[in-house]
Amino acid sequence: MKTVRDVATKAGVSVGTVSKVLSNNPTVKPALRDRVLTAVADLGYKPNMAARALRTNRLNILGLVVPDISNPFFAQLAKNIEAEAAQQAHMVMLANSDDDPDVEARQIEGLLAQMPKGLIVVGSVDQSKVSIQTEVPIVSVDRRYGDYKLISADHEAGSALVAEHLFQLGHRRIAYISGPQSTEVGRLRRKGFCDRLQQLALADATMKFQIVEGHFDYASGEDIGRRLLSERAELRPTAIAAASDQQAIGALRVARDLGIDVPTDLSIVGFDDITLANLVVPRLTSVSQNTVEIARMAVRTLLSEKPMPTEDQFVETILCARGSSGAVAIK
Amino acid sequence: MKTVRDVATKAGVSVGTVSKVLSNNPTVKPALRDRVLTAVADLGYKPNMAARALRTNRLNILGLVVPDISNPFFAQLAKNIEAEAAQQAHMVMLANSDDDPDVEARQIEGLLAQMPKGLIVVGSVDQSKVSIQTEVPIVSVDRRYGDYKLISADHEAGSALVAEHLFQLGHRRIAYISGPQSTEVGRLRRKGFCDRLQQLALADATMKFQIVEGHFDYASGEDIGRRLLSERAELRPTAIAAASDQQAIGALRVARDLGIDVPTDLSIVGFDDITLANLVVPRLTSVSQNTVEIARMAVRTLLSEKPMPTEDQFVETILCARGSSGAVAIK
DNA sequence: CTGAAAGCGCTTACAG
DNA sequence: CTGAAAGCGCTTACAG
Repeated sequence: MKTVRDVATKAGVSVGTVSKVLSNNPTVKPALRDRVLTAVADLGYKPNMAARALRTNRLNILGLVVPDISNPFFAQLAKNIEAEAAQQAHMVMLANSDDDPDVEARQIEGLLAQMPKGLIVVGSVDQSKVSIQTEVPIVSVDRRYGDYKLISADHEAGSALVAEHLFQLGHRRIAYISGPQSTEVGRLRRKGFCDRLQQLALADATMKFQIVEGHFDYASGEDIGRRLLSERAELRPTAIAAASDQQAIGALRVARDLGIDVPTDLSIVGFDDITLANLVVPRLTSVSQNTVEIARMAVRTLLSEKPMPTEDQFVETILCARGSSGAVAIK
Repeated sequence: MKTVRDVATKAGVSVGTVSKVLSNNPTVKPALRDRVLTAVADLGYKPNMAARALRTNRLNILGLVVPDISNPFFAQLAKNIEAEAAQQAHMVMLANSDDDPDVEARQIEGLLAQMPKGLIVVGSVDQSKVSIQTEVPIVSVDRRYGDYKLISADHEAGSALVAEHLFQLGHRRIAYISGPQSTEVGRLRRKGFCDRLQQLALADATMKFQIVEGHFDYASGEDIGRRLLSERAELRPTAIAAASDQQAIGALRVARDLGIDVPTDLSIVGFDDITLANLVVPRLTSVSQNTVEIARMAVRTLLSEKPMPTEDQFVETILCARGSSGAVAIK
């Protein structure tokens, strides 16, 4: 392995000068600079990151902790974070917390020991407790970790988009399948939907609206969907909005089982825009989180010279209208 | 940050002794050892990885390069690799090659600069060229990278299991939708299926077998499935085996469109056991890769003291028989 | 504008 | 069995 010494010898300068050239220190004369750069290229010199880290107390590394990388949403996030970090010449260390706060704490310690420039944490549980103490900058993404500032999709505004979408399609009997109200995401999505719908429907006496709380999974969507759709056609909802795509897809199946045509007799809308949303028949209308933008914000926040933000940051969502939602049937 | 010096002072020993205790060097007397350990605990001392790396030329890090972490299979693999590495007190640096050999080369350089103990590479393209030179041990996983030894599922044996499964269910008119024969995986899966079927059917004059080459995606499965199933019931295949779950699911859809009942009138089998395989109706019979074992092998191979293996290693696959395959209808 | 030197925190022969 | 010392490759005041 080549070192700064080798480069210095070859270029006929001191190691200090080589170091200055490498760090783009402008006090080096162009002539010398070129000589050094040539030597670097000739020798195929690669700086030793460990030595650099030992001096500077920081490696060109970002740590990322997610509950489970095999969850497609977190995988998508990880991919975009890695891409953004790579653009800024940083590598990403990945750790899974397995949804366990203890594992999470250990993983964070392990990451911190590598002296990263910053840490991105998707909280393992709602607002996990934090025991670590560090000056390494940390941001929470998607789910808050401790008291660290959060960067996430604007769940509330996204759900409001769904409410508008359904209202504008003429639906007046609407059901909302919420997520667990013990989770921040579950609460925010529900609030966004309800608030907006209430605003819109204030003057409309024909409006019928019901909420059923569930889990975020397929089974929950099937259960609740079956209950909602077992009523007579004149009474049951003409539209179901769900807090997750899984729930929505569960409801979609039940509708098919019951012979209720989507979207003619029933509109269904999900949230998250998972890959599957685009593969079911009919394709599912859903709200897409802009993971590219979330990732970019997180990386830039950590790598910028500016002080850490003092407020949470929310990224706009996009409503992807597809085949599963349509205008209410005219009677 | 505490250093070995602090620990040494507190324990009343030299830094060398502290270092020896930390590296479990058995030449330290138990009494001293305990004093050092106590001091470590009291001070909350954490070794500086960069300093250690500078001396030993190796960090407790494993590098992982995948084409695309948002591909569920690679995400699963990454998760298991991270878990196994964590067990051995190593962190994982993740990089995406984006299926581009140039990006791949750059990512590998970046990873190597961090002085990892080893590199796990899922090749970006079939047998990508290698320009890098390093003594860091490298293994290919799933798709070969350069000439490095491969650890992967036994695609051939897995496909043979499918052939047996269908034959034993009594199928004698069988179609195989292959993957691109330009890819190693495509070739191996096809070979495994054909060879085994030929063995089984040698004595059976009623056997009718056809192969159609396609891509690994849904569209390909739909296209080819439609062609295969457009014949009269007495002539068309009673079973379709596909080289991927996507193809199989595409065929499943076509069968539903054509009013052909699965599995009564047609059996369909996929490969890979993706999450979706368990979500379609009926659930898809498929071959599951043991990513836990693949991950374990890869990590252990890199971290073991033993010299790198000189042969490729294949991990057994499992046939998951589900609703989409059944005994051939008795006429 | 350039160079010589100190030192980051650790490990490892080596001497005792 | 333990300690003193050298040195890994780099960066950064400091002197010139």
